[in-house]
Amino acid sequence: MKKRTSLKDIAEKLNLSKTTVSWVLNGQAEKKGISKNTQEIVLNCAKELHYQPNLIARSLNIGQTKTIGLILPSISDFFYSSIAREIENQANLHGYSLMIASSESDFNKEELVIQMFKSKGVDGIIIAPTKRSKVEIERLMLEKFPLVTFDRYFPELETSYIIIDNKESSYKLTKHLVSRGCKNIALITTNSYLTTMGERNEGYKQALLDSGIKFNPTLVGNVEYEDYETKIVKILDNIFEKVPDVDGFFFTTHILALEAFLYFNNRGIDFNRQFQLACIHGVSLFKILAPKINIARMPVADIGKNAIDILLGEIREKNEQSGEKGQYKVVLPCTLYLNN
Amino acid sequence: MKKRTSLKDIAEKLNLSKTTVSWVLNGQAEKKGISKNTQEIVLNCAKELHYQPNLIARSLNIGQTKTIGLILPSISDFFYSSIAREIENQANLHGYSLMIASSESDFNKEELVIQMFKSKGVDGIIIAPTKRSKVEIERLMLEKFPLVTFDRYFPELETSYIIIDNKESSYKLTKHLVSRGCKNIALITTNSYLTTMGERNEGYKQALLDSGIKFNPTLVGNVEYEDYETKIVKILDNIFEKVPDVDGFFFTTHILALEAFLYFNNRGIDFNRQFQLACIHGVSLFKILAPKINIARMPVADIGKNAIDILLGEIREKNEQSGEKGQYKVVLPCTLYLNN
DNA sequence: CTGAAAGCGCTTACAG
DNA sequence: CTGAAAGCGCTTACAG
Repeated sequence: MKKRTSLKDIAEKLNLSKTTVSWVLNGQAEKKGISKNTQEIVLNCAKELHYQPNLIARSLNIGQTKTIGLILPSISDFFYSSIAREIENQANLHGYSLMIASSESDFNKEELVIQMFKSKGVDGIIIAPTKRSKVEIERLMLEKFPLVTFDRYFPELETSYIIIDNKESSYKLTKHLVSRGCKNIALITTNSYLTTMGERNEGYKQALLDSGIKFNPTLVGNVEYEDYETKIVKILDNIFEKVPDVDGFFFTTHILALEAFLYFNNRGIDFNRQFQLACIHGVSLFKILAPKINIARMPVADIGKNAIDILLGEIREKNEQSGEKGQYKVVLPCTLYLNN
Repeated sequence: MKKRTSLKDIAEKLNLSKTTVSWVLNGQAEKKGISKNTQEIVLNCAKELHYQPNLIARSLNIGQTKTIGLILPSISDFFYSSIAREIENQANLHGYSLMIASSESDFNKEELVIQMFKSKGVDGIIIAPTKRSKVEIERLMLEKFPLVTFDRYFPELETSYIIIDNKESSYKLTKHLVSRGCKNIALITTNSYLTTMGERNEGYKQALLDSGIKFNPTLVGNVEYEDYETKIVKILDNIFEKVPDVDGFFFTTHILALEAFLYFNNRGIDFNRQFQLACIHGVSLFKILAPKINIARMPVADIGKNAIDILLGEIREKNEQSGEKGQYKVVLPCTLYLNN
């Protein structure tokens, strides 16, 4: 097995020092005043031997890996994989690679992943955190480790974060359903302990309040994350039983909407005709499944771009050891698509 | 800024050598006969100082990163993100983390990613390759770099790979459409230069041949990858114009099917009633969109598990420098879901 | 039962 | 214009 060619190999072959070779290969040749001739020789030799630097060694030396860690609840969720894509693109533009891990909304796994990423030397972490993972997150804060959360955040912690205007979008969607004549709007939501979801629920309530409609707890279906496919069935059954004249549905995630559509379909319910619908975020298939659904579309590209920009900013700050670490809070607006 | 605690810190604090501390912390204490007492002291101190090993340093030393690189055409494609999820889970079980990159089906980007992953020291690469990326792949082969391709493969190269029974599944699906009475089955496919797709196309042709139906090139719609949303419209328009009595559609990917459904929908075509449908792979929404579509479901979990098992096998082989590198070829069957 | 020392492949202050 | 040498934080043969 032929070993990879190293700086040393090139240096020995050329009777130069590793220093010189390193400088040339890192574009410091001019600054260090290496002769044109030497530069050329080194470059040629490197190409010839197909030199690829060992970035591990460099990382150990400079304390940076040019890698960032991305932690998502689940990479196979369409929203998160879209975000991942944006973040990857943006990271690439700045010369960074991505380590990805799914927390499966399990805070034990999340803590393990954070530790692993740190051990493996990522320069920063972007995370859509699970509720309880505060221990490791707080430690990251203490260490001033570059970190940005998105989609979710901890009001009590001073991490940078990027979220959407949850309450406002929910408010507007609900208001719109009311304006379309709805009196009994069901709220289908999940993980209400997340501030993100709490805010969406509040928007719904506030809209009802402002419209003079009494909030009816029976119309709230809180679908727990695990095994939601079966849970939502019971929840919807219950709503139809207790409030037969339900006339609208507000879904706080597209996953819930899709699952509900399956339910309606199985029950033979012509949901597009019978109900006004609204949802936070949407997928292109809604055009077929529910052409008249009202959507607050999340700014996926913006979320990704902001996440990287802020994280790289924090990394820069840290390297310049400017002492204080800033906190960047970004609230991005959703784009509303309202029908009629 | 407090520096992370290192082996040296612990050693100095305890008046022990780095050697001893390292052995204890790596579970080699018994083998090396470290006294129980020393073990305890070290472990406690490590916990107290919240020691987290610098895996970069270890990697540089042992030449392994316990990280594998995953290269996908696009992480936001549901099929690939599902695979990514399986691979991540399997990798985690074996103590590996994942670096992920999207090639965007661009072989230049793919080559860059491969080089980057190698430079960053991944122990092996799992890739769904783009047609032309053979240069770097061949180099990986030459270097006996642990590598497995999935979904696609290169017949001329001796890489390990995992594919599905493309021809057979396509054959059976097409045959089924024929048995349901179809005479004019359109084939909607993409990237036909990929062996994967070539095989699917062949299965279709073979089924027609065996059924005594003449192959009609006009019924073949080859949707190129870039900008497929608009291209498929033209292609479908063309088919309807030239072969108005088209009575069946075989889609070689679920993406194409979904896009076609959008088209049908926009044109007001009641496709579920008018046509027999078949598709390689499916998504749960098909239950609503096209309840009677015939599916050959890809074994996502199996693909992921096999990919990791084979890759880890190759990594092991390489470390044991057993000289020869085996080639593992796995062809997994799809599960057919046929209606009526 | 424990330690001194070399080495993994780079970078970089220092010296000339 | 170029080089010798230390160091990043680990692991591990070797020695005792």
